[in-house]
Amino acid sequence: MTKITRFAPSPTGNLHIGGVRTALFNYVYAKQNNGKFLIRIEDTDAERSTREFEENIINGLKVLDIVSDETPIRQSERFNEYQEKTNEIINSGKAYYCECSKDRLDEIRSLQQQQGLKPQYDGKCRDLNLEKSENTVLRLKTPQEGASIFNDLIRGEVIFQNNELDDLILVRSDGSPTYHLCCVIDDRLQDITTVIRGEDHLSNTARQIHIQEAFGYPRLEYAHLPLVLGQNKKRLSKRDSVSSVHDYFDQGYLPTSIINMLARLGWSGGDKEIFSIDDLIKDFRIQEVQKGGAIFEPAKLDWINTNHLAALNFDKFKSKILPFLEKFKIDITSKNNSDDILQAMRTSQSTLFGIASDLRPYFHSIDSYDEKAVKKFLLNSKATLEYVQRKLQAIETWDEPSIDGVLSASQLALDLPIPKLNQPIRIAMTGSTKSPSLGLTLSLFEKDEVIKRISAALKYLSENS
RNA sequence: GUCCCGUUCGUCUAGAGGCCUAGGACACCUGGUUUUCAUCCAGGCAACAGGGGUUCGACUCCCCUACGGGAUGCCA
Repeated sequence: MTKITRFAPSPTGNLHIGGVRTALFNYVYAKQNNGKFLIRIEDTDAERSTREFEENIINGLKVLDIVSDETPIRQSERFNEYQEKTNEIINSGKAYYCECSKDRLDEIRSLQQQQGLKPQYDGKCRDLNLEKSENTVLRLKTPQEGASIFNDLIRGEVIFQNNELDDLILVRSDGSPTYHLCCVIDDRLQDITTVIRGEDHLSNTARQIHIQEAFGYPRLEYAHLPLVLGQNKKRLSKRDSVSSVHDYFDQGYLPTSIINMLARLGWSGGDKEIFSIDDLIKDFRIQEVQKGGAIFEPAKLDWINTNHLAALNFDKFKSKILPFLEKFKIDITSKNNSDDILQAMRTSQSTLFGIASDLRPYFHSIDSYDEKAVKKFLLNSKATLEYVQRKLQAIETWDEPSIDGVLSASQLALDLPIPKLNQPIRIAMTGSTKSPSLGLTLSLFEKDEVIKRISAALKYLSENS
């Protein structure tokens, strides 16, 4: 059967990791069933919704290749539809106007809580047949007996006693429709078959079923995803340091890595750890997702990103790292062996940002040396640097084998442990003790540049010892 | 408080009554490769929340407790 799913964010914050996962599972489920994936902007909260957030969300998903099969609709632009449906439900007698003030509502709630009861509207206006006025809200006449039962693809049968749910508000006193109303109407109007959303909506499902029944709409298929938790075991929220997926993009995580990580969070298809969205469409089963919340661990993302980065062919890698090089003002056209440098350095770190950062010494002059490295290796290495500089200077064919030859000959001649010889040179060239093998590292520079940097290190030594 | 949902190594998970001496992955630790770093390879540490049942047998089924999360809005 063809499935139609939707991702229905409210644009009251940036697209965060949890939202991406919901969107992803909706997308994958639709694609597995020859269906459609839709994005619907639930911006009925005029106070908090912004176009900036809306763009952040849609663009973020686009980068991840999660694209709506139809132009996303905005609930704030569909008030006519809701109005029409609202009239329908009023005429059917399944909703009523309520004039209770917020103060009274607050009062009964705290009273109920004191008595150990579930706080809920007491139905004072339910049978008063009030007319609409400035201060009235429209409430649904929720069945007071019986239970609402639905089958959740992940959890199985879920039961809510109807007396646990109060008469929820469908239309606010300012005339605007609420989330629950719009959601049910749009799901119907868009022929949604399957609702995949966060666990925080579990009790909303019972409420929405009541609205569906008031309208005579058919039941939908539901799957409530466990929440993505932060290190504190609480759900990831906007308060967490890294909340927007865009932050992950900026740090140089590949979109494919983020998808991989999120899918693996709460689901596993055997022992396979590294996979693409196409693999997911092939292997993912919504029924297999874990029921408990999952803590998101950044270290695993690093490892996944390392793998996805390694799987890129060179041209692809190059195009991916380009924007990050720009951040460090690295111009790869400034050198004719840029590709060799990139190739040598592409595994240096687990993110594109990190790699780009490590690339700096190969394109810019060094402005400082790593302090620890200086103390451990550079100090007292004057004679070594001078000797090797002289030997390197004498090389006629500047390539890796010749350089390696000079380095090992020097090591023999000076009778030094290898690090004592190599590290000072490495520091002179890159500012730190980390780089590819020294012969390769040196061959990535022009001979003159190597001589110059060793001179600079010697100058530094004479000034600092 | 009340209702709902959940609970296997630090983390993500495998496990659908005997295949479990509980498997894999990340992280961590130890070696090896690499002249450093990263990569790679080998090995190691480490979990069924607790208590009752049911059963010849329970990580797997049932109940209770504990703990965690969610909901309880004229937010979505």
